[in-house]
Amino acid sequence: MVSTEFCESEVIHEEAVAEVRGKLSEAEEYAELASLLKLFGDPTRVRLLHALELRELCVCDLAALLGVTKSAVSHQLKMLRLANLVKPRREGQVVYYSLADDHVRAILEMGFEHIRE
Amino acid sequence: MVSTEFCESEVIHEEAVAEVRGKLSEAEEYAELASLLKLFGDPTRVRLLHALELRELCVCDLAALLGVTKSAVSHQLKMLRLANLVKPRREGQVVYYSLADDHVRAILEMGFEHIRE
DNA sequence: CAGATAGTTGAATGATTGCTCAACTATTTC
DNA sequence: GAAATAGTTGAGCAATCATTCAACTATCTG
Repeated sequence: MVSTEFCESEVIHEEAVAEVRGKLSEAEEYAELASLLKLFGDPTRVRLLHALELRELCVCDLAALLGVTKSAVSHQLKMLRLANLVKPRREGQVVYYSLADDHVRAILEMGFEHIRE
Repeated sequence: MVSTEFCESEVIHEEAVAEVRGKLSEAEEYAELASLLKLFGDPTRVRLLHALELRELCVCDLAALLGVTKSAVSHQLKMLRLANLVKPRREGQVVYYSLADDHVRAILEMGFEHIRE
């Protein structure tokens, strides 16, 4: 007996669905993955990340570089920080940000490769 | 003379900003990159992509697998198709989808690695 | 050609999102 | 301690987004 709730017919390829279902992760993990990758889906954030890939920079410099307010930059950096994509380093009044690990580089690189094809 | 439009003070590290500005791509390319990577920022789409990473599947099977309507799946597949992330193959009434290239695999892999740390 | 099924599409809607503004904290300097 | 500057934060708002619904196309079968 196959579900007809979301598909008007029976599932067409029952064995294929069963095979893939057994290999998929839990829905919760995809939610977490999507929350992470969503952060790469905004022009301001990818510019921030790409800039930080080149060099450690402070909030004020990032704002000037991107042509947006410090507030906007700070809001975005907070999201990136909570996702462990960037890390802050305070020096007096100035907070410097840099990439937290190399996954950012790899993801941006794959993205660039794809759109340049 | 340094812009004070977006930063209350002068830019703090003028040389750093100049250096990075010279290496950044054009704003347009970041917009395109963000549009692409945005597609990885939805739980339904990452589940679709991960399923297709495992095996070619038709719309009806994908709907059953994810527990959503064929309409929802079709809408998402259209976005993924327009971004050249998946490709369709029609066989009679049935349309099979598969990954268009290996960038999807790489991006999902980096994402999984990051959240599993 | 008629009926059935797979898939697509456009409009509508409720939810999410990114920015702005204003107020706030933190640190340095005088 | 007061003033100045770097940065953060929460509320509010306009824009974007993911789903649903209903109507549609395409293909196969009798």
